[in-house]
Parts: sequence; structure tokens; C-alpha cells
Amino acid sequence: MGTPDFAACSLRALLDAGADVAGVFCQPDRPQGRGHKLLPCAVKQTALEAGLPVYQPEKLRDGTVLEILRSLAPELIAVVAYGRILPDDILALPKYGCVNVHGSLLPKYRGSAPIQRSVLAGDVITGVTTMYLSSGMDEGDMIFSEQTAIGETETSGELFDRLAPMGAELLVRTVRAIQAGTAPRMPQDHSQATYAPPLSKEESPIDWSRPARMVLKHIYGMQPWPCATANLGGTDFKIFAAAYTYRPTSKAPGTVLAAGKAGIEVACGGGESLLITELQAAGGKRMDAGAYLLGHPMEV
RNA sequence: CGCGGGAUAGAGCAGUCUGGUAGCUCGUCGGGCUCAUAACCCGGAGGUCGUGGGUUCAAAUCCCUCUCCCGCAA
Repeated sequence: MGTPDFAACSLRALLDAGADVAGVFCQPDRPQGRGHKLLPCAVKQTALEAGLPVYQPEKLRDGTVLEILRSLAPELIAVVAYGRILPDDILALPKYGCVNVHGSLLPKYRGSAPIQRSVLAGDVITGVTTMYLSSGMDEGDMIFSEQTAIGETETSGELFDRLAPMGAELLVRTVRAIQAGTAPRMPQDHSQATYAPPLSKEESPIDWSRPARMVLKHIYGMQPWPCATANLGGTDFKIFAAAYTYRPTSKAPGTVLAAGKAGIEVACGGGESLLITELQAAGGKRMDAGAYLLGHPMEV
């Protein structure tokens, strides 16, 4: 069970590992894209290519899903970024239980946006964890985990792409261990738990009063969605890339200090500044800040 | 038929409303200045104005078609 790319990666890994997949569940198709087209999610596409039956129930609690699952008689259910809470009767169904791949080192960042939140927080280390599902949100006993370093200018999207195969490989290892009866079961230290709520557009605007590193982390952590935004010289921009200047300033945070070929230098908190190097104006394309300035002179 | 913006030189843009010689900034090439430079000065090259059709003496500009890109929404 899963929906986006992150989950499709796990599904593919299970198939490659020779798993006997009885059925695939994902969210119903939603209108997306610029038109209003109904595009199948990544998991559905992968499942269809593999010739697997796909189920896209709107509701999980009206009994129909439970019946379908009974008829499929799974020994184990793997859930990856499905976007739904499974009711207890489903959790109790498979003989080996339900396992989940989570994009953080639990018990940190329980919830729906662990990867983005770890980047936004400026963490240096993150990872993936496999666990048994319980009725609480990401509170189940852990099985395996694997760590990885977060690059200083790594975007959430890039980290997603690295963690997806890492999680997929961990899931395969987890399933094999469960089958062999050698899987560990480690309760989480609930006192150390933190939560990672979904991102929203309201978090997009850059808070220039924060230190340069936190502004930088905000810029990269908010990609590919919802993107950091800022108003520079009276125009609203999406900000895609920035670099440290290591140049102190006494100007108020948010002040444009310079605008030239290299980019747009903006004052941050703590007397630091950042150089905005890649941006996008409304209706325009994403481009180098220097290129943008050629056609749109900016007063400093 | 969800709403909207856009396509003009290698890059970023103006010009389109009010049809009449293709412009700006940057890059590039050549020359100059300089101890030197990403700085400065002089000069040059580079564009069938996204596609196809229509109106006109004349279309980047007005009308219709198509393609592609982007923002919102999801």
C-alpha cells in the first residue's frame, strides 16, 4: 500500500526481490497537472506495468476493504507513504503484521513530512526506518534503520530520491528477516518523539531575521514544494538556490545589499547575508539571478 | 473545455495597444587603456520576431490555427 514515487520504489524492490504481491492499494486518482487530467499515481503505474491488481478505495473503514483483503489473504502488508491511517481490523489481519517504511530516524519526525522537516531543521543526519504499524501515528516498534548525511545544499526532493531506494532496500531486508523469524522488535523511546506536520504554502515566505544557514536550509528544504518565496525590490519570487557570502552586514534583515552578475545579496539575521543565485518571478521561468537582472534592473 | 502568464540575437528583456529601417542589458569576437583585472573605452558579428494560414501596398505588431514553456488550482 502506497501512493507516490517514494512508495513505488519500494514496490519495485519487492517485486525485484521475488515477493509474491497479492494486491496493490493506492489513493484514488486525483485530477492533477495543468489541464484537469486524471493521472494515475506512481504506485498504480508500477503495479499496472507488473500486471498486479490495483485497488483504490475511497474509504478504509466501511468493511469492503477488509473483505477484499481477506480474499487476498496477505501474510504481510507493507505500507509506504499511503497517506491513510489503517483501522485496527486491517492491522490485525496479516499473520506477520503490517510493516512501514518511514523517512526519518524514529522516533524523530513522526508524521507526514519527515524528510522535509529534517532538512528544514538543518539536521546533518537523517535516515530511514522500518517498523511495525500500530494504531498510533508512526509509534510502532522499529525493525531496521539506516542513516545518511544530509548535504548542506541538498533539497528535500533530492533527499527523497536518495531515501526512496534506501528505504526500499531496507524493506526487502525487513520482509526477509520477518519471514526468517529473525526480525528485531525495538520499542520507540516515546519521550524523544517529535512530529513532522505536512508543509503548507503559508510557510513559504523566507524569514530573513533568521541566521543565514537557517534561511539557506529553508530555501532547500521547501523544494520541490511549496518552495521558498521572498519579495525583493518589490517583486515576488520563488527562491531556488543561494550561497553563503561570509560577509558581515549591519543592514536590517531582508535588505537587498547588492544585485549583480553573481546574484542578489540579502541581509539575514545575526549580521550575516546570503547570495540568492537562482529564482523565478511570477509567470516566468526559473533562472540564474544574474540573468534575471539583465532584463529586470533592481535598485539597491 | 478549471483560471491565468509567456515564446523577439547565445542569455535576460523592451517594442505589440496606435501596422511603416529590429532595440536594450549581458555574453561573444577584434582593438585600446592598465603592473593587472571579473574594471573602463572604441569597434564588429550575431535574429526567416515559436508553427501554419488570413487581412493589408506593407505584419514582431491586427485576425484565426497549432505546438511548446510557466504560475495558480489539485
